[in-house]
Amino acid sequence: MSFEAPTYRSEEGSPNRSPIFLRSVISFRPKNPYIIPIMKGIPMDEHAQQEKHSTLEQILEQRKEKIARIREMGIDPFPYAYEVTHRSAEVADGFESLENTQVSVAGRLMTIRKMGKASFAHLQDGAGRIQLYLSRDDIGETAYDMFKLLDIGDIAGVRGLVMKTRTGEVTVKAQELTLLAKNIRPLPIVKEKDGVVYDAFADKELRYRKRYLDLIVNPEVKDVFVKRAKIIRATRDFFDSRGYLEVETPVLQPLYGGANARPFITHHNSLDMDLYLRIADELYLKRLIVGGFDKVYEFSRNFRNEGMDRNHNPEFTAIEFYEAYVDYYYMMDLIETYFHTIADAMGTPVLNYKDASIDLTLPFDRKPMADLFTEHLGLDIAACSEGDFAAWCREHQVEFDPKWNYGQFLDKLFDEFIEPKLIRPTFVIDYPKAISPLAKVKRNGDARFVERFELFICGAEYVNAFSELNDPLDQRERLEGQDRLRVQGDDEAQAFDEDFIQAIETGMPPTGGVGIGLDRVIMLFTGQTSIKDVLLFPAMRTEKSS
RNA sequence: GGGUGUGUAGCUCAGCCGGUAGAGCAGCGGCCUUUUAAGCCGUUGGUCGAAGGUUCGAUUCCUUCCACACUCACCA
Repeated sequence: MSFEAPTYRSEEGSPNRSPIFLRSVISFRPKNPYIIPIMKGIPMDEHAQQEKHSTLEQILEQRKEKIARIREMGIDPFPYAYEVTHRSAEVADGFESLENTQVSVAGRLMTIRKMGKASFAHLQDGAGRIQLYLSRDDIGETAYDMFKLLDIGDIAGVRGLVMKTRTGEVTVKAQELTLLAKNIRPLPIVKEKDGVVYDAFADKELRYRKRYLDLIVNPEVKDVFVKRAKIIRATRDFFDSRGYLEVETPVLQPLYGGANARPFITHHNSLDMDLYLRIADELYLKRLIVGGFDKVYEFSRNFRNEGMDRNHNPEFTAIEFYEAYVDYYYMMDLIETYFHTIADAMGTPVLNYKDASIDLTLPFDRKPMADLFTEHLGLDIAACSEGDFAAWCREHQVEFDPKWNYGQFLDKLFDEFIEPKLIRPTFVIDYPKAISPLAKVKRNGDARFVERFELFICGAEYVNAFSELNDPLDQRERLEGQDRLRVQGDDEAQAFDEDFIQAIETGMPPTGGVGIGLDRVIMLFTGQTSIKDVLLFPAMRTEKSS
């Protein structure tokens, strides 16, 4: 079953607690330093002259000038490699054993404090920051003269002795300074004292558009993506260790299916045919189950041409996995284990998310959808008709569309009144058949329901799973039904995929299938409330060149 | 799509009831060999998001547009 992006219902508009989000918004567009102005029809020299008036252009010119001056000193401002022996954190953490020994570190200059013939600076590398002490007497006059030309943002390497300053900060006392790459475009200058951040680079638009600056200047951003990588690694280990085969199926599909969503459409020139970017990989993974791979999974980048908000990005990552000979009960156990495993890998058995405390070590609740309706709305859905739902809506002054069928009523009411209340991890089981065209009918029960579960945490959906439908006659009928809806104008109904039906007709074993919204899981484990903050390059409108 | 808000120097922000703009940081020029939001002296830099309108005069008021954020809806 493919994952369908959920909707958060919880409170709060305040995005993040981190200090970098404190300041308000500023504009940058007309003079954005990271966009090279395009001035058609103006010769370069004239162009440069024109732009001399802007500070930014001045800075760019000054720094280009510095590059020239450094070259005149016989120094290559862009050398090819540098031998690094230690990362910043290793020097700081290993001071006891490293004191007075020689190390070489490399990174970006983030602070510079010049005091005449000696200076301090901070170098930032992938592991953190380390202070440098550079004196003319230690590194020589030429190197020191070059140092005076360096700017915040330059990449440099330093070889020197580990020491502590009199304020106790571990510092590399430079014996040798090597410029590794000259910066010409100024960085946002962020300062910090006693944990208070000054002049934070907090404009969300700029941060998303210029993620490289965000990463340089706001180190906590990096942590989120390190955690993201960890979760992906742990997920892959989880499936690999259980004998699942990682597969890759088409992103460009002649028909889109496996979920209800509008697709992106593209065109293949030599085939002269339209193709769709996948909205799910479900139908292909099932073909592989038919083909005899008993356990498969895929990290599937899906594309849905729909609204964007802090829970939806047009492209997002789902993990789908399918296992032959198991049902949705088995998959519920597996999902519970999955969350325990990730929590374990992240060292966070208890999560604090959106003002809720989520203990992932406890068993997850399992509640039939029907029970939740009884509990929250006092509705006995087994006995309800469309008319009964309509009456209930009228009575409770809830807007509804009289054309809704049984399943749609259940879906909408669930969404509105029940989902937001599912804070503790809860498997909601047994969904209406009408909204689950790929799931098997509930065994020994009401034929209007299917064996499907979704996992909710903090009022949001994380997982969607079925006992997969493998009766080809039933499957054909249901997809035909979807296709009729589509033809009638429901542009999110699933298209009819004859080859998929033929695959099912070939014989698919009983199969359990699951889709997990990976971005959601990452949000949960990193405490982020916007999907943009777990995507390195979230979708943004392109900037109009003025 | 609706609502609210924001957009002023490279960055972070002031700018009252209309009189064409300021600060800190960064930059530039000096001084300074254990500083750390280094400090001190001097200094460059702005089509006030865009276009219209009102006005003698608009960063300021009005309209439209653009971008973003938040939010509601739709969509899952």
